Amino acid sequence: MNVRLSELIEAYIKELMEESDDFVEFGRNELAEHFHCVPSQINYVISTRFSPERGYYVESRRGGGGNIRIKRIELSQNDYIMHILHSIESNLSQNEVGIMIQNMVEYDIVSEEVARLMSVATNDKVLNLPNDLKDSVRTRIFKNLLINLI
Amino acid sequence: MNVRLSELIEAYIKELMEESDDFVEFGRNELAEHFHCVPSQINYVISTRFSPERGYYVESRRGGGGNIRIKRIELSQNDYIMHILHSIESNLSQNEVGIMIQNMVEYDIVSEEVARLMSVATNDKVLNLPNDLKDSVRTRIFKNLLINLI
DNA sequence: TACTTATAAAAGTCAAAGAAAGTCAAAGTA
DNA sequence: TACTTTGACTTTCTTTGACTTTTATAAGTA
Repeated sequence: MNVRLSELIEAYIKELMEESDDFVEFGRNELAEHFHCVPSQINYVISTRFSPERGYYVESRRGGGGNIRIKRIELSQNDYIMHILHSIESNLSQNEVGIMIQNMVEYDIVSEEVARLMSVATNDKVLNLPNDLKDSVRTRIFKNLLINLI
Repeated sequence: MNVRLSELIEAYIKELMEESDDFVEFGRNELAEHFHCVPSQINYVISTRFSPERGYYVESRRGGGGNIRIKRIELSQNDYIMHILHSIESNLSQNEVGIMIQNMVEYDIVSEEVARLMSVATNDKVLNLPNDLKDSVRTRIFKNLLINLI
């Protein structure tokens, strides 16, 4: 596959959210239908892209008329950074850090330049460490960079 | 073999880069397919020809839709940075990196903010690595940050 | 009517399969 | 000897689907 479906779905949800005051509500099945994918794909996107540590609040209801609601938590720049810092409980992959940095750019927490430097300093190829060290070193660097931003 | 395949691949990537503003993005498998070689040949070319010393920054993603991205900085237009890059012949201590960063601030190559970020990302305490790894990781991070300053 | 039960319509979970790129060392070549 | 090519094996991220849980509503019963 050429383009990642997950990213299309992520972008779509963010677009909807922009249009309606940082809040979006949808049926999981409808959205899956719209993208011609299985419903659990939506869960994957939510858990990798719209988790609390990324600054979102998610709730849902099952059963007839059930749906999923995502609300972006509105925080000042410093609070946003503090929120991320507090919510990091385990080590992060390059991808996870990348998604967080991308969000920070989108929400004007950091400049493009700072974002670029942060992703360089947390990049797998750059670190080039054995697997048992990679994620922990990356996470330490990332956290310290965040602290530095406050 | 008469002509080294590695050189053909190198030339091809550079050609693509010329055409598109010093940036290329491709699938490793596609490129390998194009040259009828094994995918790991691409890694060999990248690691031997597209290093920071030569002015390149490389990043990649695995998994579905994964790819490799290479960007280049114009050597001649960034004299000072290339000068620093070339002057690094062995691994650097925190102190040595610190001095270089300070010089860059004095010469107005980087802002205070960026300088601070660079020091955090190359700091001993932050990296918290065994001695045999510390300096090499620091140096890789520093070099790659340099490439990305522009 | 009030309460219980069945049915169907959601969303959630989790692990397997798939799709990429990375690593490393052996073999080949100049 | 130094550089290049190859390929088996690993790691990372995404997609899929079978199975589970929850909830609203309709149907049945006292």
